[in-house]
Order: sequence, then C-alpha cells, then structure tokens
Amino acid sequence: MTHANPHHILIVEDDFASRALLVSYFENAGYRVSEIDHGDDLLQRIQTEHIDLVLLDINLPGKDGLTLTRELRVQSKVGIILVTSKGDEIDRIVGLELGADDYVTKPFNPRELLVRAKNLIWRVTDQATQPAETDSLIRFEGWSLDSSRRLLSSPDNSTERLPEGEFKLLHTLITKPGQVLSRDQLMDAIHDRAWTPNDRSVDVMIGRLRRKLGDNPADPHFILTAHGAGYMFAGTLD
Amino acid sequence: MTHANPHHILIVEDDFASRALLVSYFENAGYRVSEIDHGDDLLQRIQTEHIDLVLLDINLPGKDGLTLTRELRVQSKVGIILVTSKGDEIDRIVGLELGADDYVTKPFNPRELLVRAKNLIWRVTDQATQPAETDSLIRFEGWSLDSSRRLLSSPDNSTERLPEGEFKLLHTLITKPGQVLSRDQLMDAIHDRAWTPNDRSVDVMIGRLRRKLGDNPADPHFILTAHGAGYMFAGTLD
DNA sequence: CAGGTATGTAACAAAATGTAACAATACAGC
DNA sequence: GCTGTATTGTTACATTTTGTTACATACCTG
Repeated sequence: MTHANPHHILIVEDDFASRALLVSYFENAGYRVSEIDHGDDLLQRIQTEHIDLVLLDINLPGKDGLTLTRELRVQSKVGIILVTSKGDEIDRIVGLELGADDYVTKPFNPRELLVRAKNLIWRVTDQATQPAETDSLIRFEGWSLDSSRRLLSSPDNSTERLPEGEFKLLHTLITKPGQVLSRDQLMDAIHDRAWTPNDRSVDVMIGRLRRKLGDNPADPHFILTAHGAGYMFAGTLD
Repeated sequence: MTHANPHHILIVEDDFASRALLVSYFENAGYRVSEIDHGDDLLQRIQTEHIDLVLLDINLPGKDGLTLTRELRVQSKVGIILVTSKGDEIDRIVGLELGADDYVTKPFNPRELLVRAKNLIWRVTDQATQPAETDSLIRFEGWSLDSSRRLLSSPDNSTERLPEGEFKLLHTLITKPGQVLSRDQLMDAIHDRAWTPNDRSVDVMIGRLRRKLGDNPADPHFILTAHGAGYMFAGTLD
C-alpha cells in the first residue's frame, strides 16, 4: 500500500545484509526509508530531516546504539527501536531505560517488526499535533506578542518590552490556549527547573503579567487560575 | 516526575497471584494502581476515569483480551500492554495488530516491564497535549457553561465564574447526561484521585453547585441524587 | 415505624492563591 | 572591579477555594 505522504524511517545498521533486509521490509510496506551504516551524524540528521522512526543497531562502529539512544532522547521524541543480535538481555533493558521505545532481536519476525513500527509511528505522529511555533507575532483580541523582541502591544497601541521570564511564561501559556499548565511545567519552561512546594515565584510572575494585560485577578479574562492545578490562557487567538 | 500526581495503571487479570504480583510491582514503583478480574466493564471505566495504561491479560473469562484491545483502541488512545502466559506467538502479534502497544510474557522480567510501562506512559501522556476542546459552550435549558473560561450563565443572563473543582464536577456530570456517576468517578474527574468512604467532599461540592444552579436539593431539577450510587445530570442539553 | 445507613449542609479548618513589600540577583555602563 | 537599574525571588498576610466535621434530614429494610 502506498501512502500519499509516507512516514519516514531511518535505518542505522552497519551490516549490509541486515540493513538490506530491513530496508526491503519497510519499503514493501510503503514507507519512505533512509539508511546509514554508522550513527556519527545521526543527531544532525534528526534535527534537519523529518524522521518518524529510527531503527538502531546496538553494535555499531563509532558511537554505539546505546550512546546514540541516550543522546537522541535528550533532544527528540522520535520513535526508537533497537536492533540487537545477541541475546544480551541486559543491554536491551538498558536500551529501554535510556529511552528506546522497543527492541527486536535478530532474527526477527517481519510481521511483528512491521506492526510494532506501525503502532509506534502512530503514537509518535499522533502527538505531533502541535501548533507551529515559528510565528514571531501572536495576536489575540487586539493584543499582540512579538516573540522576536518580546514586545507586548495592547489594543490602544501602547507597547512594552517584557522581561525574559514574563515573556517565556506568557508565551508558554499562549501557545497552549485552553490548556491548564502546572506550576512545574511553567517553571520548566521559564527556567528549565523543577517546581518545589512553597515556591511562589510563578504566582508572583502571573500577577505581574496580569497587571500588564489589564487582567483583574478576581475575574481574569486572559490568564485563569486552575485552583490546585496551575494556570491557563483563555484568550482567543486571531 | 513528582509523585504528587502519580500516573494511573489499570490491571485486568483474572488470576489472583499474577494480579497481586503486578499490583505490587507498580505500587512499589509509585504508580496509582487499580485492578479488576474481568474486562466486561473496561470500556466504561476507560471513559469515566483517567487511566494512562492498561495491563491486559489475554486469557480472561467473558470478553478476552484481544477483543477488548480492539474495542478499546477504537475509542481511546490509552496505553495497552498485553500479558500472555503461553508462548503463542500468533496471539501476541494479533494483539499488536489490533492496536496493543506491547506485550509481556509470563514469567516477566519486572525491570523490563517497569521500564516499558514507564516509556509508554511517557508517550501516552506526552501526546495529551490535546488541542482546545471544540465543545467549549454547552447549553441547557437557558443556561450555558463556557468550558474555555469556566463561566456559568443563567437564563436571566447573570454570569459567574466557577471555581476549578466545581467546574470540573459540573462538566463531568453534564457530558454524561442521564448517567449516574459514582463518587469515585467524580473524585477521579476532579482530582485524579480515588474516593474513600467517609469522604464527603463531593457531596459538599454538589451542594454548592446546586445552589448556583438554583436547584432545590429536596426536588432537584438538574443534579439528581442516586441514593447509594452517586449523582446524575438530568437537564436537557440544547 | 424503628433502626441503620446515606445524604444535605452549616460551620469551621485547612490549603492554595493574590500580591505588596522587600531582598537578592543579574547585568549594563563605567 | 564598582554603581545603578532592572529583573527575579522570598516572605508575610489577606483572600479564595477546598476539605472536614457534626448534626439534621431523608431513605431503605425489615
């Protein structure tokens, strides 16, 4: 079966025969397949190409598959299936613990491999329903937020520059409208840090933002409080 | 990941020993675990409770695990891991083809099971980045509930903002009109927590909601009491 | 209709949030 | 480095929301 927009699978395997076998399986199943025989520029490719699933041999020249798994997972949510040859159970579990979604052992059952790949791609691409973020100008109800300069303009055309923290906070909320974000998530977005109980810094910053947005905290229009949960942006994006 | 709000795993397994083993694994790992010994009301539970992952035995009395997998996948993106006892490879692949994310074979390696569950939950909850609801305005008999702003408007056009808990409670009831929801289900919807006997917080919150809806508890129009069972929304949705 | 159990809710207690005032920190320009 | 300014973090206390308790009332069963 051919897809109008097939999903893209990257096979990283140094053994020619194994690689050819994998490629033929997935091409016959209608996928777009790329192949490389080492993982040294894997991170680069993941960043610059759109890849849904990586089939990663554990035994590779240069960086091994486990190292690559860890590095990959830090910066990407791509699906990762490890390909192992020996029966080394520990390696495989370590692979999972480093963030791989699954592993298959050679010789593998092609039917099982295909269905696992298909299910995983469904999970990976399903979540990709995220709004594009490169919009440098976000408009809502007469207001606008210029992401490139952190400029907030009100409907009466006055403009002020938001501090880094307040900007990140507003930007995080505004890119997930209607969704409650926990203090932990907001902390993470602002400072790449976790939230601890008794930390009121998010609340204070929400208060500062509300004032700049003309929001009355007793009946806010833009930033709502979800008691016991976090905050939510409730404005309407243009 | 904080344990303040642990992820919720549902174990469906008829064999007591196996079930107890699984429960202990996941409880020790800090998850919130529920267990049932048959799958007949599994679909119902998935709809009314927040569940991140289902561990599903294939051999079950009543509906078997494969049937349940297919039915589940039609209406939910919940994580599904099949638990198989015998080495029947075909069954397992069929399970994957029906939409299960993974399977484990008894006797299973607890370390592997835990890390697979953890990775899958990461995928499942990560995608929970759902786009804003489309049903943001619910109307009933002159009243309306604006989900995006937590606003309740009465027929005489007065409007008030509901607190988070009351909003979630009303929203849960109103989206299942005519259906009795137990205190446990309501607790789960409000706080992602289980209900314990002697906990009257749901009742109190129902009382607060009734007052705001102008409902006389002795003869309520919107929120009916199902004695010994729970509560039910009885209004007519426009 | 007595007795046990479940629900309604007022009154109170506890927890979470809003925010002013201040302290600490970062950072630019010198 | 130093100084002044902008930004962020902390604390304390007012307020709001939620949870608990106690008792009145309602319901069910025999």
